[in-house]
Amino acid sequence: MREEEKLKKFLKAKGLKFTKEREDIIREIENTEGHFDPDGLFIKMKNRGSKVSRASVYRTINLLLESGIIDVVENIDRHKHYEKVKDKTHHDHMICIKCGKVIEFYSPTLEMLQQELCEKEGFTPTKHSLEIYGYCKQCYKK
Amino acid sequence: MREEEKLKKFLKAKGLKFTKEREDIIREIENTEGHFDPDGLFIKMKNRGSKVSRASVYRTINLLLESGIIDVVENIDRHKHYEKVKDKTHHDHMICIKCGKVIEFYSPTLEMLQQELCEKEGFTPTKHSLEIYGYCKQCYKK
DNA sequence: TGTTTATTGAGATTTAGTCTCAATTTTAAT
DNA sequence: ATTAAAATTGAGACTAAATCTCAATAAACA
Ligand SMILES: [Mn+2]
Ligand SMILES: [Mn+2]
Ligand SMILES: [Zn+2]
Ligand SMILES: [Zn+2]
Repeated sequence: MREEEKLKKFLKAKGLKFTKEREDIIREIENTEGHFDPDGLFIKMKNRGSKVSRASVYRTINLLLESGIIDVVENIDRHKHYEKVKDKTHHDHMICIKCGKVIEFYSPTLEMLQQELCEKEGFTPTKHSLEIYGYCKQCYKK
Repeated sequence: MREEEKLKKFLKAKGLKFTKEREDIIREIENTEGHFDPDGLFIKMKNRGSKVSRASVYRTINLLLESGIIDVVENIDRHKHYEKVKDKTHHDHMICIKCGKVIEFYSPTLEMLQQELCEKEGFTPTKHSLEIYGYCKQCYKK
């Protein structure tokens, strides 16, 4: 299902409205590859002529987050970065502290191991975030 | 080695000075158990009569971070929380999204697995942060 | 179509964190 | 102990992300 459909469904279930602005924003996000941040999204939309407000961008991003359509990736500088959850399987990140490059990876073994560790603690996980910081191949050479 | 000694060493190596204020702050942190945030620390010190400034608290926390004496734990609300690295081995966190309880855990298998995954990507890790969100035993029952 | 209720934008507000700069303190060398 | 050089301090200004306010507007649905 497209993100737009998911959002409509989510809004309806909560008695909220699918507005022109929310449509505009979800479509922009659908056309965005990789990671993004709210203000960057807002600027991009503004530049291509959208009249949507910064407040609405922030508000809509919070709805998308709540509905599981997007997810927080990391905190850079002092603001959050997001990515679409999409049909992507869940994955984690390696982040180069030199050039900022992000490597996405997924390991079933790692996921299973986490599940086991949670069981041992009587903890019921709903989601997790693993970020490994270090140097990518290129940056390590130098 | 005590945190204060580590800080002195770190400062000396960088040609920086061990001031009364830094001493005051590192001692407050030495006497703090668990997680803490800069402003909370500042208020606590102020209340017990310290004349240290908010700016110095933030500045010193950045030095402690750089020297590896403390580490970022998580972002709550919109500000960072830290903890002492101390003689504790490295560990990760399970965080209850209901009551806020934090379970610390360490798994050598998990650490090793991460190392392997990094090698596969040609990535040289320096540190990582794994946070598992979900419900603790008590909160899950309800 | 009309009524209800949620949403919008503009700008104010909040807040974590950083920056500025003159005055002060530390440090190491005399 | 004096001194000079360099780092640090505190007060408050500043920055920037994110949220809030509220009157005007638009969506939803009968
Ligand atoms: Mn990603
Ligand atoms: Mn901890
Ligand atoms: Zn790199
Ligand atoms: Zn709990």
